[in-house]
Amino acid sequence: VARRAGVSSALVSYVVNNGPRPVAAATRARVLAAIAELGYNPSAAARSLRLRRSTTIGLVMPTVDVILAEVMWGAQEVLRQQGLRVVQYDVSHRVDAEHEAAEALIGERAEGVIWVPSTANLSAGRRLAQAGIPLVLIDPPAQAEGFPAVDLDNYRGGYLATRHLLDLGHRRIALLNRAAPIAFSRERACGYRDALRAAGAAVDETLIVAVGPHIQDGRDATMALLDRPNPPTAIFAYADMLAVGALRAAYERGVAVPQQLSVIGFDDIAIAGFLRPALTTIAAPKRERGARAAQLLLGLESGHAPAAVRLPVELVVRESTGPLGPQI
Amino acid sequence: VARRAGVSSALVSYVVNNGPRPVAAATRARVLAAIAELGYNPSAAARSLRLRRSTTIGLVMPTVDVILAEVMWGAQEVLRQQGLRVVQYDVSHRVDAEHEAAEALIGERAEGVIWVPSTANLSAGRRLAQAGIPLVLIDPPAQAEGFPAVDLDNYRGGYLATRHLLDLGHRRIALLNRAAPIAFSRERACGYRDALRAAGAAVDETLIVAVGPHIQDGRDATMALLDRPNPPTAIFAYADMLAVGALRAAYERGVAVPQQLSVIGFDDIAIAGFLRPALTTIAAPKRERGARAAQLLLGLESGHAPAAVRLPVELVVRESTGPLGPQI
DNA sequence: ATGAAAGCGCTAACAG
DNA sequence: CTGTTAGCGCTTTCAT
Repeated sequence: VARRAGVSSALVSYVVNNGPRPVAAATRARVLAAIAELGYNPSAAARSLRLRRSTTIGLVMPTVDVILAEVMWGAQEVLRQQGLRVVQYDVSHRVDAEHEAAEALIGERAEGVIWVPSTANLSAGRRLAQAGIPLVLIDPPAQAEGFPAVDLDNYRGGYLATRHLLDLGHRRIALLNRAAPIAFSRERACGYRDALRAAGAAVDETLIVAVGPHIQDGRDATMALLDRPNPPTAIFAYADMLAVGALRAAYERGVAVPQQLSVIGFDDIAIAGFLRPALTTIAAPKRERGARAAQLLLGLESGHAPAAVRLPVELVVRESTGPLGPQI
Repeated sequence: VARRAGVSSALVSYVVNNGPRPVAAATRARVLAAIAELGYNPSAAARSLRLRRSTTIGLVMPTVDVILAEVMWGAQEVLRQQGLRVVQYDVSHRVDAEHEAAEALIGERAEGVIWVPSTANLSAGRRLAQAGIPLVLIDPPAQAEGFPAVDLDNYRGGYLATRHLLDLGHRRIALLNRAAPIAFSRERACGYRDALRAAGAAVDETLIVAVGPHIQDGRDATMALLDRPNPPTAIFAYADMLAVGALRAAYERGVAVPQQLSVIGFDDIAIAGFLRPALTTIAAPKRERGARAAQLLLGLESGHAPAAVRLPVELVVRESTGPLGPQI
């Protein structure tokens, strides 16, 4: 392209990437001038064809919610800093869309993929691995099958949340648990049970209810719990979105929070804490989760052994100024 | 690649894209078998090198917040359905990052770009246009410079919001207005002023305050307003995030909502309405905004004339069960 | 209905 | 230090 510009040929290449070979200052200047003149911009396609690599990283996630947007932001930042191109795939919780994304990324000769699986079905991940594409999971299902992964200390989160409620004097503590067989919800449930046992409280399995991921699911499940003859006095929801739904249900039923019902969530939605100071939560790093996944991926490429990263969580009891009535 | 698989050569090409030339059923079957056997997956790079086009669409946005994530989701869905690859660029409100994204997209030979400008600086857009890449703006600055764009009927939104507050009997209505010279905030302010004038109310320019986009900015600005000797009785915030901040300020100052202070926002954050039934808002289509931008872009490529799309907005008064005290 | 071959823009190996 | 050249995997003429 810019060859006819100056007088030279492919040492344009050496100029644009400060090539593996030095270029004489005079020639370099001529090339640079030509580039500026023609508004030249190297073709990423040709480059990746030649190099057999693409500088593309795939980000595959089940949906874009408040949490995941943060997580992915953390990953993007690290990746872009390395000059990598980031392509997002929102697969809308559909396994077939995961496969489409995988094929696209293989065709792309992606350098790596960060994947938040939406189900326990890892077949798309296996396909990627078999195509030789490094893969890092975030929040993996129970059997991660040896894939490197980043997740949270969910057991501890469940334990801390439940113990906090026990410390407040609660004994009938309901658990809103994710229906899907995702490892994190199982682990959170284990922490919940162990905390109860450690306090000498009975584990009432009827207080563990499986719910979907939406705010409305949290509301509906809480409504049903409150309508029971012997309702719980506290609720531990596996996600903050559900905790918000629970608050809404309390509001609709005229149940005072936290006097009649304590609610605790997981993974801190910023706006919820802002609106509802009483909403205690288990806080977990979000941007860092993405960033660590990205770093793990970069580490893999430089030949490191596959590893797992488990990030710590923390109980956050928000300041609650004055008593909170049934109003929201 | 798969040539040696069957016996043929480049009619693999004709098979994979139902090529411009017909292929005999028998040969086709052999090729398909070979493809399956070798797990072949065509190289996107080679394809776009040859075709001199890339099936890549860029999505450039200042940040990923709740609103924008929805807008972009709408765009992605339309684009992916067309078999286009979508690359997101979060430029973190930095103009230089916009330029980086533009250069990357030019190198990519992107088929088109959907761009949410973060400032009134359209230079990165001009660079794209000059490189022959079709461009659609979302929420453009005042002078859109002839770029096709999708935005909202902001004037009407501002008018409706203000009239609603006037109808409730308010006369001292503050406006939290975006500091940056974005067209939408200016238009909303116009609607605000006109509604006041139409109702015969005075426009008090001291009640119009410039604020940043964050929840904390809304809180701080509202705090300052409430601390004035003659505080407003109502607040119209140019974004729902700020309205949430305003609610928080009311809570901290012990001001009852809506008895002592009415708050109205813009562009409906789902979770806010869920938590805070009293929060009235001007609702605007989000996914549709993205989808329309994508459609506009696709229309451009098939030679349509550049156009502007203006989407309608709507006043949403949420059911507010019972009186709301100062508590949140 | 199919093969052969050229060439997209780039980089790496090979001369000068 | 600089110029030439081959070839990445695909699509597309041109020739069979």
